[in-house]
Amino acid sequence: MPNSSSSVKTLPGFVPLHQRQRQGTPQELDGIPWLHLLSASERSRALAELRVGDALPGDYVCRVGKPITLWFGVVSGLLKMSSDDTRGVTMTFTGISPGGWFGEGTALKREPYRYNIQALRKSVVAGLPVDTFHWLLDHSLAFNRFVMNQLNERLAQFIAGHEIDRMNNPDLQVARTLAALFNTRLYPGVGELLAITQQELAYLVGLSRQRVNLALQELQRRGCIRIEYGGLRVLQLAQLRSETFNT
DNA sequence: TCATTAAATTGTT
DNA sequence: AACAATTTAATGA
Repeated sequence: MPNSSSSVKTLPGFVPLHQRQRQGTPQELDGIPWLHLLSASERSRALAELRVGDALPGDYVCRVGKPITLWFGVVSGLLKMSSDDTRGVTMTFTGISPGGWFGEGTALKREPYRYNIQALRKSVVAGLPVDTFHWLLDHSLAFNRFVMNQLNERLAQFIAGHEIDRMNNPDLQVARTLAALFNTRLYPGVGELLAITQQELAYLVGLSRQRVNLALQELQRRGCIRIEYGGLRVLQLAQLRSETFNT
């Protein structure tokens, strides 16, 4: 039974989570990885504070400069994080797929957000108030471990993203972006379908859909991936990272 | 269950 | 950007 949230419309640039929020369904809560790491009492406290909201394509989940109120996570869908250096020129994009949580860095220091988060497709976004976030940090070792992992991944992605921007070979850009995306998946089994359209991938990489299409066909020819309707399968993740495409 | 239609996505120029 | 081809989803008999 699909949830009935069709009547509400939003303008782009809106912050949806504060307005269109609700309790998470059991199915949605099941997709939050760190909930399973908590003790019963910790989990009940977290659940009491946890909120989820729907984000339509184009919606901003958070923007630069907004004060921290929530620690965000993706339950379903796909978000795009554009890290915005104040000087403007250096912009790096990163995709966030289900199971990924972000904003730890700014939530820890209680600073304003440093990036824009935008929904690429209809997504379900969860948010945990910063106070609860800090409470969990103080009480759960497993939670600390999870956050540390997220920080580490984010850092690796940021560095990788910086390099991707400097590459001039589109095939390479697509390959590396795919590898990074697939890495953030919860438990990425090889051969699992990565549900992303070529249009969405194009937005993420910053290329035209046509060029992405060609890049994907090349990657398929090399046996790295298999193209399917509405997504693709990663067959050789290591190859996506290491492929050099000497031309 | 099957056929028809619409919508979404991919492939090509 | 535009168009054709293909796949999926929705609808009704």
